[in-house]
Amino acid sequence: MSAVPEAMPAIRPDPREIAFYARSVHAVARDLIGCALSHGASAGRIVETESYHETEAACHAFIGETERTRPLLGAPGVAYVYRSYGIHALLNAVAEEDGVGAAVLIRALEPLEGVAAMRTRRGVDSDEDLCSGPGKLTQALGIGLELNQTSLVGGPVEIHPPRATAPPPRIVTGPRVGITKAAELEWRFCDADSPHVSRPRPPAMRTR
DNA sequence: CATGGGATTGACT
DNA sequence: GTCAATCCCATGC
Repeated sequence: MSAVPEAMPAIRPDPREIAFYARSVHAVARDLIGCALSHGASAGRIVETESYHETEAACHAFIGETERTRPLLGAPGVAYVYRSYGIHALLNAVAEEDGVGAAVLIRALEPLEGVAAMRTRRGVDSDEDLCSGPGKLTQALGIGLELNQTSLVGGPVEIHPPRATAPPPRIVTGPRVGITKAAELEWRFCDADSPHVSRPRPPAMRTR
């Protein structure tokens, strides 16, 4: 047995490395809370995510490999962007090893940088309406379908670790939003203290 | 080839 | 609370 140093700093996996994404999709979803997402000059702190896995019916990859789901089944650390309800672009981070269909849906951000540009692209003023939903945040950051399959490591959309001095977020979990299949799974992760999460707000969610 | 259904949002009753 | 917008994709005839 080796001695465990006292006051060893908590090691957080680094989202600037592919290895961050090549893990359990649920661990990735949880660890993304508090990280920063950037595109161009705009950036926001991730405050809400959901995990999806090919073994459950709410995941697009549940049906197997098609043209649409190919990115999901591919290498980790890649963006999966798809059109939802014919209107919105939704951003996911592909997770788990190559060949396993799994991804984390980014659902809400706290605006950090380039906020004026976000207001312009969204056409709203309130900071809490800028990125408090998966379709809102892609519009705010100017993320469209053309970024599907781009790398999240060194690509146009990047994810940065939390500041070392930032306290770890208090995370609550609950059922995923807006799905009809596998609705019993509590694979939604929120920063319990953020006013920037999407609706429904998570008072009924469990603290972990 | 026709059809139905969304990992949503914003406007409206 | 209800509901339409809007289009890609998967499925079925």
